[in-house]
Amino acid sequence: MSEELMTIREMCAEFDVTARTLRFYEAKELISPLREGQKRLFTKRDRARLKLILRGKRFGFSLEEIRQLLNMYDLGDQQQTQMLRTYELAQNRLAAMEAQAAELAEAIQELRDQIEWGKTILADRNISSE
Amino acid sequence: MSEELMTIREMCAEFDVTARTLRFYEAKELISPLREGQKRLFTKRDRARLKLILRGKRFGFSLEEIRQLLNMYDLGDQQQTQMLRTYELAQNRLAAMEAQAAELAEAIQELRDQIEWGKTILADRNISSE
DNA sequence: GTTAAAGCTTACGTCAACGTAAACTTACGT
DNA sequence: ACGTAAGTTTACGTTGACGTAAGCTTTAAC
Repeated sequence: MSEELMTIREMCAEFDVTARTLRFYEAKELISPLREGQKRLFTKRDRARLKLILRGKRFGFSLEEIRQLLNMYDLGDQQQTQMLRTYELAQNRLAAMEAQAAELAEAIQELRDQIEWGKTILADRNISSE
Repeated sequence: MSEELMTIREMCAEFDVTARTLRFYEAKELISPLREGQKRLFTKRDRARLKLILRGKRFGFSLEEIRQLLNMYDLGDQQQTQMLRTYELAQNRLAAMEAQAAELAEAIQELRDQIEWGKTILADRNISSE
């Protein structure tokens, strides 16, 4: 592990993904490792992006959606027009995520109630069987 | 709309899904409409379950996962063994959902910061261009 | 010098969750 | 009587996100 650049195997170990997955993400332009001849060398930037990709996936975003989110993280070196567009996109995405979070919270509460109800029934049965 | 039983078209309209989807869910044993000859008639129970199915999908659960969650909602008429198993399943699912909610909250905060940062840059540019 | 490990490309396979088309069968309105 | 609208089954097609296998090169180790 040369601190800065990592081989594909090292990446696989660190992030628990297959080499196929990394090549696939490169083909989809989600990451862009350097080349030493044929071989891929993954930079710090690639690792940061991969982290975000995997998190995005856990949230149920498609790779295409994630690609757009990733662009949003590249704000620094953009033109103003592009920034405004990106900013707008971020707003929408944020609203969607907040909505999802709210709904998720609600469902969690319902599930909690359901479990509590199950508990009650179990308790009743235990009492009545003594 | 006979209040109690609904045709497939009525279901499609009410839940904004296709007939194919409803038949597909029946094949997967997520819903089980009555039959009047060949034709399906959807009950209140089917509608309640479909609601949960669609919500589950929004959370990114697979249909198989949703099927298990649905069984959880059928606690009432189960044996104790089955209930314990189901209860356990509910606990796991709840933990997973809470973890997801936490992670989501974190991501939302990061996104918010990112947007704030973008705003700052925009503001700076506006000032420096005057 | 050659074998093994790690890498590469190309390309077909797979699985979930439906879409879509074909070829019927009632049920209803005129 | 007849079209047409709503329903059905059967079955092949599609998209996203990779898995998997074949065949070739490069580097490290013995």
